[in-house]
Amino acid sequence: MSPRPPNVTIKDVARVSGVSPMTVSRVINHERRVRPETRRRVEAAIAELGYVPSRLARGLSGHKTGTIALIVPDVANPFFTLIVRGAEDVARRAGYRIILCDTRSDLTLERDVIEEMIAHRVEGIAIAPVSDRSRLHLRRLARFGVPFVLLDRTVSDVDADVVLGESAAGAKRLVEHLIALGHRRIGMIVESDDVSTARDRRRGYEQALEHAGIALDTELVVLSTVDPRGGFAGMQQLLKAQPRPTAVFAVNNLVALGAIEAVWAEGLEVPDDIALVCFDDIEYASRLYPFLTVMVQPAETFGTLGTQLLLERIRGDGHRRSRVVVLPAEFVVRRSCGARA
Amino acid sequence: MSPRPPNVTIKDVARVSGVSPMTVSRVINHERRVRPETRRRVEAAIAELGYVPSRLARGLSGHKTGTIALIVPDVANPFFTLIVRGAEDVARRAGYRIILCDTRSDLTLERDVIEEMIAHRVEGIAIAPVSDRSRLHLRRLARFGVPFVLLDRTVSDVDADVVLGESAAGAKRLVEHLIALGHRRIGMIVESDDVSTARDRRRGYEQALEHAGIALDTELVVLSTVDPRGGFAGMQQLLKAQPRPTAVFAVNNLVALGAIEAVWAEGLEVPDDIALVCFDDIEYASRLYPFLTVMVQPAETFGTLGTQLLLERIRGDGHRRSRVVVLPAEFVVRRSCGARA
DNA sequence: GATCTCCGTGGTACCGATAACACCACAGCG
DNA sequence: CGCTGTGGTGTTATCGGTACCACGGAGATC
Repeated sequence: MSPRPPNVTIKDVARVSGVSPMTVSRVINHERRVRPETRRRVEAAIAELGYVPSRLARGLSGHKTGTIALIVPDVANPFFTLIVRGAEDVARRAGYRIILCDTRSDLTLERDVIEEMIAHRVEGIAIAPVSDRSRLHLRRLARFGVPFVLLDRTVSDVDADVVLGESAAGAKRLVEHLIALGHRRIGMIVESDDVSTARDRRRGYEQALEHAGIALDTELVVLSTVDPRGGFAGMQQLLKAQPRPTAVFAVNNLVALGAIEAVWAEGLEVPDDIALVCFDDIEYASRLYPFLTVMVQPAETFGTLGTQLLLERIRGDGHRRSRVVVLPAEFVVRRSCGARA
Repeated sequence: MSPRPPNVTIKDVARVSGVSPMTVSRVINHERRVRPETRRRVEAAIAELGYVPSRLARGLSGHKTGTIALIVPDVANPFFTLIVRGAEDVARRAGYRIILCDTRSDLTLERDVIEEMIAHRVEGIAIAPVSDRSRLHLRRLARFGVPFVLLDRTVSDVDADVVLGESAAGAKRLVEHLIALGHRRIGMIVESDDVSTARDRRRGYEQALEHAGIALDTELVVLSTVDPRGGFAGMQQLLKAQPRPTAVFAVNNLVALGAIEAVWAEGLEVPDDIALVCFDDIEYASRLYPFLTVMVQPAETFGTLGTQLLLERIRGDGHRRSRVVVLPAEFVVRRSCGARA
């Protein structure tokens, strides 16, 4: 009933069980070299005192904190949410805990949290970086010898394991589909080129147009932030183009959502007036209402696989060349593209 | 370019700047009692060496780790996802970091992660507990003097700050709405009674029926897990009841999703054959397709407010009586209930 | 002029564990 | 019988900081 029980330490356990702290340490670390009888006495003392070894202290002396950081631009984006779940799961099974950081796509915030994670002495970092400009922070990690993996996005001139989706090929596929449906004026809503996925998807878009002999109209490529608000503004802008595009490729699901709202706000309809395709499914929405034609990425796998790669690095399979894993995306035709499916 | 730069410590900084470690400590903690000139020298050395103080060491001596744990049953449930985002935000602004744990609604896992969090010496825990049977773990926290707050769910006989929704009143409201639409046979899909929200919502359901003079038919209350799969099975069972219910109240959005799929699987329609209402919105789904009639809870606020309460406790505004905060829910009528809106 | 006070700084112990080494007892071996 | 090996245990130093106390000197107070 004491309000703040003074922490019971390894020494207390040692005293009660009549051995040295070192022996207690051996017991809690499951080392062999302990007489069964001694082990029993120590375990009894541990139970009696309710002793829980401090990871802090262990971390200090052993340089193993048992924590890794997971840094994402927006937890509430369903794509990243699933990454979080996958990463947490793999980390836990491996005896690691996750420190979660949401950068809100803010480069400054990202710099700060990375600094914080260095201070926390996390053993590694899995990060979906804000953009190529994350390069500086990541370099800093390298200097500190903190292993890290990149999720979903590469960063130019940064050497690390990375788990990617098929951005270019996927985008090409989506746009080819629109072209096959007869569209010629196809817009794209995309974020700034210093995000690798944006860059790659844009490239896929351009390739598809080129292969079809459609001239690129820069008026039809608009930049936005990667959220419904950005999608809304982006679509508003596209709708002003002359002549209006008949189809639009949104860089991801949240952008698509905003884009649809903008279409509605003009009194128009998807797909009748504007066909729409995008990356990333919204699982719970699609179950209820299978509407968006999308490239579905295996989001959770980005998290599980990325974390596995990270753990390997941490375990010191160290200086191998860095790996690039590309996860296949699945093309799912639904109604938003206007196909008769 | 050294692969693992030997950690630079406070002593290195001290040596380079020609002062004692203690003085360096004062500088990094922004204590007043340092001559400006000295401070500058130390800061120069810090910059030159790229020194980042170890939170581990600080935690060990100062008993402040700067971390709090956030424990939820399922990160990918949009309700909890938003809680996570809210908590992370408030924690970060207060200089704390979040260790995220997903218990998958597994009591044993919950026990383990709580034990882990004690070992990590987190300064506090915000937890959406699995059920009343979480009581034992929580008691253990209390014994260790680790402050904690409960999110979304109370636990009987556990004393702590808690942030709740209007489960009973909200449920009553939803069911009254169904009754007002003329329904008399109203089913409910709910999880086990040892989860406080389930208990409360069930109570609200029963009250609404009673006030309307409708006899409770226990055949119409089915238990399930809180996910689409459970909702699917639950609805399947309800559809077998004789006579079939004409309306169903699902305990939350994920259950509702599964329930709808079960209705479709029978070749029936929502709301024509079965009207449906539930708790918790799915933001991204509702924007695209406003279908579910729900009680919308301010999910993110559960996280922000809960974390604020926790931080207050940590700061030692300690022995005040524990607080119960009830967050209002908003009733949103859409199509799934069959109202002409 | 003596005492008090506060400033700026250093010395030492300690937070709670582990690594590295030392030590003792006893077994096996030539 | 002396030597090596190894099982079981303790000692000491250390991980990287901070709390606490001490100390010299400048200015204030009486």
